[in-house]
Amino acid sequence: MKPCVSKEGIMLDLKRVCDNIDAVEEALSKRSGNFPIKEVAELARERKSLIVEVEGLRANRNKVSQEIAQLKREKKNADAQILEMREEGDKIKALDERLTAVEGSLKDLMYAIPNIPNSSLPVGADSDSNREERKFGTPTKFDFEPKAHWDLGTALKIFDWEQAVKITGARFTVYHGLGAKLERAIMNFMLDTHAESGYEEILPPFMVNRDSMIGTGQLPKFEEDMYAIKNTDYYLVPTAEVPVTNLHRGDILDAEQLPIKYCAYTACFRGEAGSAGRDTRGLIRQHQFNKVELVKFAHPDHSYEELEKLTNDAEKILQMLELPYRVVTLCTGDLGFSSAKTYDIEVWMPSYDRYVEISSCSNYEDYQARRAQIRFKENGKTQLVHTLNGSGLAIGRTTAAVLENYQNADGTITVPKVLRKYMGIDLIK
RNA sequence: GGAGGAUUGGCUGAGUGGUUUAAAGCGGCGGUCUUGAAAACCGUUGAUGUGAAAGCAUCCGCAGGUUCGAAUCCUGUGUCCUCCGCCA
Repeated sequence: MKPCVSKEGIMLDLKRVCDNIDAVEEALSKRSGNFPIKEVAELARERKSLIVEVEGLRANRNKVSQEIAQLKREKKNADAQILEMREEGDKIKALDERLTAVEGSLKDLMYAIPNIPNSSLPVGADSDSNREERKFGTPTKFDFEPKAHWDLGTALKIFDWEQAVKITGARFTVYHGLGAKLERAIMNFMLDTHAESGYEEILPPFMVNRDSMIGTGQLPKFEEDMYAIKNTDYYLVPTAEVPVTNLHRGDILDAEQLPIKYCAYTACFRGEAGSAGRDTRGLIRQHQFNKVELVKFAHPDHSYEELEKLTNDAEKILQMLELPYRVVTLCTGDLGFSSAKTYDIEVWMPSYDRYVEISSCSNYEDYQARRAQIRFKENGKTQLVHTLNGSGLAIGRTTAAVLENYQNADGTITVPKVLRKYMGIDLIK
């Protein structure tokens, strides 16, 4: 039996879009790009009328089928009814096909519409309009000419990019010795710290199926940035957000369980399409990098408090590492596709002579939850959860920041206090 | 990778074409009784779409197909179990 109504989530709430076309258009106009709101409303109308028509026919068919069954039991002739239903069946089939087509188009359009930005965001076209919220520490001062982490790392023989090119290609890194150990130390430090803050540690698969990628919004829109595994339905994860958020895809949770807090390490794989020529040196922009991610499932009434807490939990890592950073609120034009509000945490990077993004903490509100059908039940009522996530933090960039901010005049690196128990030494030389 | 078996509601589990509009039990929720609780008894018990509502429609792993009518028949596919092979 063909399902008459698509069960898969769409991005925005269809009713909300149709009932408030102007308001939704107005809110989305602050993002860059144009979105087919009016077309969506038009298709939604057609969908409804088709549903009403086909369901009426179905109800009649069910009724007549019962009559046929009754006649058959009484050994009476039902040829007239069967003939009538044969025609009605063809009608239903034709309407079903149209409905499937309309819902397919509708879904395609909805997948192309991003989340509505929270009204508290600064309005602007690009990162110049982002709003600085707070700063920690001050840019590191040196009484010598500081080196970039790629030069420090090469001299210390802890990174080897030539080997990486040989065995794989550009934008990969081979870590050696204390470099590998430093990366691992930072990872463990982050996971241990988040576990103490109440996040359950998850170690998920690094490959996920297509449904998961659609659930969190990577597909179908950003296919070219993702690595697909040949001859399978699997993709390399671009972030732990994908497997961890999808842990609860299709679930109906209890309100008492919320908020659910997870932290997870994964390697992250990104095509970085369109980034040719940018950040080509060092650890900043790689096709594979390590990251610890924080993920929350929250009650809609509390998701913005949870966003503040999640951001603070990510900041805590930089505070403990004593690395200077600042927090900015992304403006409407710089906001990610699925997000309603995002704080970027930017660490001071001497080689760039500016702050560089090291974490992105977002509240998706019910946008991912609708696509992935993640709900909770409260007082007998079922509603969508809010999903949040943030890097806590990008490990490679943290390694780079530690090297650059903790470098000494002789090219050695002082190990940050909190990492010494993980490294077993206090100086990398 | 090969062979065989399984897949039904929160759980167990009946159901092989038409009062199954999914039996029964367990669990959950509400009530009776009780000083309170337990037991017993009675009632209730999911999701999605559509509609002002009543209601109607859809959902028996998923996707197609056959039929007037499909949990039930056919095809493909996912997952689990058993055995064989391979493997860290």
